[in-house]
Amino acid sequence: MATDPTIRVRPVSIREVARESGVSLTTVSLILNKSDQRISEATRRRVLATIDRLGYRPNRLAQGLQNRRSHILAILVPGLKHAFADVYFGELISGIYDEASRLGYKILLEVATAGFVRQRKYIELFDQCFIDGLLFVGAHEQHRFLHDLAARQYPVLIVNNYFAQERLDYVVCDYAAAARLAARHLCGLGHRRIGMIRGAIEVQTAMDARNAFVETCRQLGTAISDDLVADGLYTEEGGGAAAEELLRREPRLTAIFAGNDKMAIGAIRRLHQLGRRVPDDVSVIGCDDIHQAAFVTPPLTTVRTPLYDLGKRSAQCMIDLIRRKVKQCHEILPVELVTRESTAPPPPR
Amino acid sequence: MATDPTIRVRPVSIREVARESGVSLTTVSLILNKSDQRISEATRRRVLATIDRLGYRPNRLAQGLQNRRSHILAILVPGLKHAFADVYFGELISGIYDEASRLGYKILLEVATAGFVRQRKYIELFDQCFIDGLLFVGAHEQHRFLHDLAARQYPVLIVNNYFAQERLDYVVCDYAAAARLAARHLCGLGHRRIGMIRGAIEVQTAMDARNAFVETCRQLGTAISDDLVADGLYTEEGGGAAAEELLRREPRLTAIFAGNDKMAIGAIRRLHQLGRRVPDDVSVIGCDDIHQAAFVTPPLTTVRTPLYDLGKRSAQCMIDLIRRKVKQCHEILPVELVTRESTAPPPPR
DNA sequence: CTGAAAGCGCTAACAC
DNA sequence: GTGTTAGCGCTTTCAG
Repeated sequence: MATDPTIRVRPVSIREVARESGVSLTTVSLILNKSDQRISEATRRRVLATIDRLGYRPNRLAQGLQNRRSHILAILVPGLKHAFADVYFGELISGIYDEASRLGYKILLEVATAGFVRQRKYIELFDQCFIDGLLFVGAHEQHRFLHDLAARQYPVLIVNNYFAQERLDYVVCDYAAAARLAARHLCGLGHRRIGMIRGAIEVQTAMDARNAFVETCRQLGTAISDDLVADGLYTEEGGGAAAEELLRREPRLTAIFAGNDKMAIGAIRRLHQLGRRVPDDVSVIGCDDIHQAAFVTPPLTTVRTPLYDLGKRSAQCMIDLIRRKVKQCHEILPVELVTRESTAPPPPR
Repeated sequence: MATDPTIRVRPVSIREVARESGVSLTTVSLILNKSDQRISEATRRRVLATIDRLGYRPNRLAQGLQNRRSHILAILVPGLKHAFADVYFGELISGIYDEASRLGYKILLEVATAGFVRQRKYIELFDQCFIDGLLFVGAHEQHRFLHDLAARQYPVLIVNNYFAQERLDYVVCDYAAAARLAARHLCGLGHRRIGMIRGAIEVQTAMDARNAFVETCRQLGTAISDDLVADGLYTEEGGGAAAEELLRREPRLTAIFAGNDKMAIGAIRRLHQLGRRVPDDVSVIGCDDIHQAAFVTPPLTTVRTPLYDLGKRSAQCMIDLIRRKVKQCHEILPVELVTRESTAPPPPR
């Protein structure tokens, strides 16, 4: 008969398993861990049965205290408002979670607020809380504390960005290729007056995309001046403001490439408010292919970055790093064009 | 001089602090915890200084092992694909994170997959991993394992839903009020042929909203048959399909209330594809006021549910529950109408 | 093949 | 006021 479930009972410990199966506590531990040390099949079976019957689960805290490993990974996001409500971060987090979970790791959430950095909480996480690794989603060059961590040899991975100067580990999408796809798509449609809304200047991939976009357009015969590149802050609001600004600088603009879908969606909204039809007057192409991209009006043409898979891959790499199966990790994932209805040939003039 | 930071060094323990400041380990512990036991001001200052100098941080694993408290809360989400990429969950998670963090708790992520339930991982979390509480975001009546947990007196909180039958703790938005606001808004504009896209039938709040909507419309002179209520599965795709179905059943429909903004956005997209203009031909009102709602075309009229604040409140309640400051928690948060451009009077017939 | 014992870092009776 | 000591639950050498 089961114990009364309404009474909060202390979980069964390895000691009880040992007592119940008439062996020492060492034997139980041995069976659970190093099975190389030969335990007689009979004992093993008996102990395993007891474990099953008692519903024993090793206490991770005690294990961690001993092993100095917690099997917990932290996902760090930048100190933005409501960061977890961002689908971009969310896709990455889902990928990381699913893969980490599959490999036996748990996920702890952290936000890189000012206090987090100032009080060196990132060290604390490793030292006192025993996270085994840190995955930084949304990191950029201003996050200098990462060097602190890397210098201490703690496993840290930059998810979907990288630092030009240093050799911190990363997994990233090929944003230069994304920009080239976008440039070829727009130029191929016949656009000659093109603007770009880029992400923040401190994000390396945003700079890569900008450079590749400008360069590819130039090769295809369309010069893009610095005037026609604006910062959209990765947000809908920023994308809208940037679109308006670009149009002010060049009223004859017929196409815009935005560094992510949120900015593209913000741009479309603002263009609509300004009386420009998309794509009839102005084409807009985004980047990422977030789920919503297919449901705005008009549905967004974009470059698909495999965020979920990138998250999974990041988790794999992190765990390989922890287990020292690899010494470093610098990986670049391919992207692809997704054509929908927000791009079209420029209007006849 | 600092130690070479490139060498991964064992974090400083309480023992070293004690040795360095020439006191026993107990004294240090006492200073850090029960300061009631009077330690001379001199010793205290000396020890605190050492702690500061050495950069000592208590090891949470060791503390937890002793106290049987981890200061970690788990957020559980349903086993949907890419659950963390959902802004609805994301807003709640942001709120929970921010408040939990402020109160000294860390956040662990968990997904209620089939395996999670079958293998009773939820028990394991409490037993072996020492989470102090579980916040379930996206729970519904089919999640019967919650009773298991509650029966064991483990702190569990349902975030933004509740179970009609049982008295599990919860914090929830007033979805009945939301539906009444939507009904009054649409009826007030003059609509008489109204459809509803509701969330899943196993979600209590979805049923509350449906009942309140139908009832309020009836009171205002507009009968809504069961025919004009469709399940939109809480997704854009589902919302689109439901909108099409409603229109098939009642081609003269002039307004739709969707149980969340994603379904509303999906409905708008499909209406557009079907050649119905929003709001000229059909008005659409959503629920939640997610950030994107303001950036779709047309901007979405909706009922704002304070998801972020609800997350914060949930974290507070959970922690009060853990600390036994409260015995139970049944809280309902108010909502408000946000009028944008997706609703208008019905077309003249 | 199995067990005794030390110890991971910390807390809290209980002594002095 | 401060220190001694016994665990928390587990892993792992080292004996037998």
